[in-house]
Amino acid sequence: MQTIDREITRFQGFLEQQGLKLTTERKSLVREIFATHYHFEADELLFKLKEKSIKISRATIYRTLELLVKSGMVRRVHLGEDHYHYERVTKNSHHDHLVCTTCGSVIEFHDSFLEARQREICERKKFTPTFHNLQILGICDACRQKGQLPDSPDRVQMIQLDRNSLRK
Amino acid sequence: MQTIDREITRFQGFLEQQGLKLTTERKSLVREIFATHYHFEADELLFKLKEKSIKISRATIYRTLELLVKSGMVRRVHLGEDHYHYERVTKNSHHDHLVCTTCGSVIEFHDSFLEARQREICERKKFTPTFHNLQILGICDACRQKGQLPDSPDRVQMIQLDRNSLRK
DNA sequence: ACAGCAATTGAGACAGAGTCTCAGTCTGCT
DNA sequence: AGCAGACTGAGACTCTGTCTCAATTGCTGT
Repeated sequence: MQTIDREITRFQGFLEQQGLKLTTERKSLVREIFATHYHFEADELLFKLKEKSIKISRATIYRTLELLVKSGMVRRVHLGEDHYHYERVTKNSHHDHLVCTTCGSVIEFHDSFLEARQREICERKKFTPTFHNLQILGICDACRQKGQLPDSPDRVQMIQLDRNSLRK
Repeated sequence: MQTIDREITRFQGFLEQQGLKLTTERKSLVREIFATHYHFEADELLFKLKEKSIKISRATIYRTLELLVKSGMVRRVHLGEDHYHYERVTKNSHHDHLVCTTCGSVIEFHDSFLEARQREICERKKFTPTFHNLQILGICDACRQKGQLPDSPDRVQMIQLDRNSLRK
């Protein structure tokens, strides 16, 4: 609980610094995000808050998410779907994702070896990196044991397409 | 030129195998893609073809792109924007991307060291990888020399947001 | 050449995520 | 109290992508 208050204070600090205000709506949203969700989607927040009878419009959610991203407390990521996902940023929390194309589950990992190698590559290309985004798509252990065959690399994207149409 | 014909033949092979037909529209699209574009967006193709007075509908473009992805000749990637990008797949062409958040330019690279390390990580997590997607966002050499300051890691996403609004 | 038939096409409706506008509200300040 | 600027919700709007459906194309066998 006090963790959440700390996050709210942190956000308030950012807002004040920008001459902005910490409103009830913004507070509710930060509370919702930092209480339970690790990865989430904008729509999901809208739904969860409506469930709790907290009134907040879609526009405000998007506006506040933008502020949270600007403040560095939240990150916007792609997880292989056709819309954004967001995730909380906590200290030293940088990580990448393994995304199961069968069940959709997400495994996080961090590897300083990978990070270091990426820095080397950037140096060689005279590129100044600021952020990166790595998803590895495949089949998780549970799904493989249930008999999912690993698909050939060229065909994963087909699955992605199929999953997209399944969502309807 | 003959390279393009080879690609068309390749696509035709895939289509026949699936009991599908190589139509005029599909041929035009493959020609457009393999003639000039390396990374491209669906809308861009629509525009370019209209410019050349080649009539082809949006639906057909998306349908054909789906087939090209299924055939393994084209790959669908995220480059840090809110819609898909596509890229041609040529033999052994797997690579990742450095994306400049200032000018939007894309540098490709391939590093077998990174690839190997990723395989190790997957093994450790009992994850069967099939495909991955890595973008490193930052500032390219040209932009840095023009005086662009490298932004602090936490702020890149803000730039992404700003670029999105610029598109209007 | 022609009938039959499945694949294909374009137009336009539709869907979902995200953005923008605008009028009304809130808040802090003098 | 009055002002100014930040904030909000409702809903219109945009954009990418998908779907439907009637009309068309192009094989295939005769």
